[in-house]
Amino acid sequence: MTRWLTEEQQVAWRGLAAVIHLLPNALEAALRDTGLSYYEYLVLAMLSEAPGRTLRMSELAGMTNASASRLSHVARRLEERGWLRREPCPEDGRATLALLTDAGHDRVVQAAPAHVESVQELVFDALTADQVAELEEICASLLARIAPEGALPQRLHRGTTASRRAGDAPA
Amino acid sequence: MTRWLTEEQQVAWRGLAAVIHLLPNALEAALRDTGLSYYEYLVLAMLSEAPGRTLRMSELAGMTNASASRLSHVARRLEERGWLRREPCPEDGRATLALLTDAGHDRVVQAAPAHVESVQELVFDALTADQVAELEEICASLLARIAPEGALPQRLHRGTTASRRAGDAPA
DNA sequence: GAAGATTGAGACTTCAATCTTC
DNA sequence: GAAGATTGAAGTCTCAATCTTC
Repeated sequence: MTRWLTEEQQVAWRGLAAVIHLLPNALEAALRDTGLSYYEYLVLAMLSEAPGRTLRMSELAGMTNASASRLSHVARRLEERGWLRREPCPEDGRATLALLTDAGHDRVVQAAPAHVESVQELVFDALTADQVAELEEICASLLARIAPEGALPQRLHRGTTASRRAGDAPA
Repeated sequence: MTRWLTEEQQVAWRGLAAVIHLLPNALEAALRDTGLSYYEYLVLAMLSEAPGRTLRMSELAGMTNASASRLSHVARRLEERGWLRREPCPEDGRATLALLTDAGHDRVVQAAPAHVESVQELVFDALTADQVAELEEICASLLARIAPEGALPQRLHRGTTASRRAGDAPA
């Protein structure tokens, strides 16, 4: 009793499938020169926005839609490169705090323009204002089904610490 | 002179970013029980639709938006499991033909319902008919920028060999 | 025992190098 | 030399197991 795709659905699905496959690649490619992967950039960017440039690992994992394991591996690599530090949380001995180092902050600030420009070129330059509004609603509807429960925490690239500093008032 | 994201763009972007990150995971999870990854399923499904259940490796790579290297590795694994065979192309000594075996065909037919149902649940059950139409146009616009050049070959899950057999007239 | 986090093994993808045929 | 394809190495992610603290 499978509900096969209609003609209309089929066209929409193959388009969406191609987008979710190709867009991540294109975003990675745009960050290539900065020496950061998209996920690494995301981690550093979230930290740059956080109060005290610090977040618990579990919070950071939730905000970036990643497993604790994935974040842990990435944090180790970022730590080795000197862009992130980890400390035990004073308030909860089980938790670990991730802190953005100055070098890490410099790195995000440096990488932000290239990333944001790629988002503009790859996504928004291709869409009308109406389409952007539609896309927003569509994504919200989709996420209601697939997001681990209201996990839409990312507030990237407008008014972020990194953005402000890089774009308006370089500290 | 970076074009930072507007408030509206920011909301749309964080939604889209979450979708392109989470949707692939959800699709993989839905296929978990079938013993196929999403990409493996795609490869076998494309072959099941092809005339003679055969395609050149280069064609198959293009249709699945993958590098030659990626496909080659996957083909080796699928071949080891007996679902795919490779033969030299008679017409061009450089090319290799990928053939779907009977066991491979059975596998796609078996996996198709679970996959299609997950697409229905994850995507179309969440959207109105209007939204589906909008999504279709939005994806087409986005792909015009990021697709390697009109690489929209996948015609999946309506009228495919695998689908027909599994849904209507089990062979 | 549950929550927070880390670790190592296994699997997959990318990248560069290589091989053969056109 | 270019096209089609494969290979091995390196990097990353997932999964299961583990450890510590609550």
